[in-house]
Amino acid sequence: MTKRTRADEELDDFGRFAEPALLILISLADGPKHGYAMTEDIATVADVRLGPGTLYGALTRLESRGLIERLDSEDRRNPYKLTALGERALRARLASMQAVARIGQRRLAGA
Amino acid sequence: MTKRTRADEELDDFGRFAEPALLILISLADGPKHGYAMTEDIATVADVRLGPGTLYGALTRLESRGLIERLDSEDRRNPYKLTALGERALRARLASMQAVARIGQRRLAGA
DNA sequence: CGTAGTATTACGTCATACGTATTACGCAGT
DNA sequence: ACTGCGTAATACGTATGACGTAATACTACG
Repeated sequence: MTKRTRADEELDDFGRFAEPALLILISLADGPKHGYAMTEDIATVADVRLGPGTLYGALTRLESRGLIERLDSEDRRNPYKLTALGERALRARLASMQAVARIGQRRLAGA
Repeated sequence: MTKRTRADEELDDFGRFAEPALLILISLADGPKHGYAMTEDIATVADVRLGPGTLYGALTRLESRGLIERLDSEDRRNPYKLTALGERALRARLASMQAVARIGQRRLAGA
């Protein structure tokens, strides 16, 4: 269960943003999903629970930017899928994230 | 020179945030620096130019959270250094960033 | 038939990113 | 000496977007 201490919480508290948009794109990289399913998926893989306000807000913005696309469905669920642009954007973003992370780690290790 | 096309710009444009706070911590991981020096350092390593509003705003917030510390100086420059907490926070953050990036890339590759 | 889980919409607020303008200092060149 | 440029920081303003909370509705289960 590894109880989280106060200090632990402060650690990832800087930069208040869990970057919902990124997490959503990653979730959709696995295949089309509707909102609620993304929440669950993201909670599983990234240990971050996006509230509805965060989730659906980000979905709307991503759609209007053409990074994701709404599929039509029979029931009340709204599935989305990654567009080609979204996939490229995600790829680029992940690459630059890794580059930055690597630089940071090298520096922490004491270059 | 590799001219950036419109599409290129759109690529990393989602998620308006370059995460200045993170970049600042990374910059300080290299050793104490004053604001302007960070701007230059960050521009070099991450290819992101933080405007003064972004930079000094983020610095103030990071200081009030105890992640960085202001050193005193003779001249008009304000040098900062990473605190122990800041270092741990950065380490944690970079690790989780890498984890997320790896998951995303695995998915994009088509698991 | 009420309660719990699924799924979304519709607010509101607040942090913070980011732009722009302004100030000020020191130094090189003319 | 003044001009201009690079350094360095402050002080605004705006607005995007993260995040919380509440409300809605449908389904299924006992």
